[in-house]
Amino acid sequence: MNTKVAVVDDHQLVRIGLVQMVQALPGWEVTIEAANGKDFIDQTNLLSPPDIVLLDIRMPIMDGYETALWIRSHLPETRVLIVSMVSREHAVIRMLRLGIYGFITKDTNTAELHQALKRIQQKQFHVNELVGNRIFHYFSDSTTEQLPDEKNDITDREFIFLRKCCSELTYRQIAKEMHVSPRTIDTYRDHLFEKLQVRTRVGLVIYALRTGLIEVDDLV
Amino acid sequence: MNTKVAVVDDHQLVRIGLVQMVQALPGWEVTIEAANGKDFIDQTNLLSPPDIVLLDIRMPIMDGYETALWIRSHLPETRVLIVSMVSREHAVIRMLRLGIYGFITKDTNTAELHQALKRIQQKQFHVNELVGNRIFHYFSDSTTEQLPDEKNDITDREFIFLRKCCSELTYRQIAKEMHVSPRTIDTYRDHLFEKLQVRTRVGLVIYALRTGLIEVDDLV
DNA sequence: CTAAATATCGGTGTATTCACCGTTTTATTA
DNA sequence: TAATAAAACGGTGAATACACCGATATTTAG
Repeated sequence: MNTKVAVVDDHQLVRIGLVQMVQALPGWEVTIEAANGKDFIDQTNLLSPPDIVLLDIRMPIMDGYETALWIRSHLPETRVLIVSMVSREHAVIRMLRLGIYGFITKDTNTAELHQALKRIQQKQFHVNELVGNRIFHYFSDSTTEQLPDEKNDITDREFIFLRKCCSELTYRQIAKEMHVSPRTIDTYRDHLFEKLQVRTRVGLVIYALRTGLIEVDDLV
Repeated sequence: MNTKVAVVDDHQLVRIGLVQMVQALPGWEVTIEAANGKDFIDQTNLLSPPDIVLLDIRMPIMDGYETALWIRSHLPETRVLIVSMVSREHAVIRMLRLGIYGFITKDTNTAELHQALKRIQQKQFHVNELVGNRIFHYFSDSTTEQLPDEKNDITDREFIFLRKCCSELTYRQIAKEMHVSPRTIDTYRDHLFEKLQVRTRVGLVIYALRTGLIEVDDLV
């Protein structure tokens, strides 16, 4: 019997792509195509639910968060693989807390999708490499149910500094605002470069924006 | 003879979707599938170029802006239809200035894509309704070639440079990518500082993000 | 209590960025 | 055709940013 997959995404373009990719895998079939969570629920037969749901996060009417919650409580055997545009850690972590099995971004390819599907079928987790193993370890390790809160390794002072980096202030001016010596600022910066794996101040800005630590509308 | 279409997008998922949608239209065929601008150029036979190029904006190596410029100068008969995630006005206006024929977002569907393709084939323009007719009027109305907003004095080269600033590339590396001397890059930067009233590279990044010239999800 | 992490500060040197001063060529436009 | 804008390039020097080498005191966690 084929493994049954549901594709839930409001973009027809993405749905078509995902369906094609899944059908290309022998032994797998797409049984449900839905544009949002409500649409998915309406189409789902509780007696023969899909084995795996490919789920978008941002959808109208009923988004990925709600849908994942519904699946967890109504279809305990069904596993969720998030297929999302955003690779922001915040979004990923929130989803992982909802008991989903994997996360891949929409810039995936057939090979990766197949690998993810097979791993999830075997009750293994899968995350896009972009997301990073560091975050995911907190979840695959069943002893720690604690959330990492990805800002954890960023200290309070570093965090304040990081936000101030998203401006036209020079490091010297930031030092003044934070009431420390410019040398201390250098340390903050060096540590953040190391922790966030970036090499320049623009890299810091990009990190802060991508992870949602700062919003575009916050920018001065 | 079939109308030839090229699909240029770094997302395999989207490529598959677009190819399926195009092939579903009788009399149309996809002759080129490319992951970015350079890939597209490599595959393009100048003697029988595609009639229409479905082009993504955000791509690695050679993005949509650069690719559209190249097409305009090398394939005058080829028309470009942007298929993009972003729908912010600035990005659209910028693209329309590059001589592209239409703009649809990735939340399109088969019907709309078909309509857009047919209209462009008849040398009509097409923009996603989300984008709004208001913007587009500036272009379809041949009497007012002027751009409405104050940012229209950013030149094409400066614009490409501005986008590359939103990365960890040094100016020297940007110079290399744009095939100009580092000194030319200095000029781009100095002009943008003056035009956009900023003083640092982070200022450029902030400007680009606030105005929607670049999206957070575009950030590398 | 010991080890690790945090917060603070210093020196030295190089790379990069920024602020001025310019020029020439080409393409477009009035 | 003359004027204008765009695109390319050059030198100099100062300011800033980044990459290494350190240190000490305090707090936190195993």
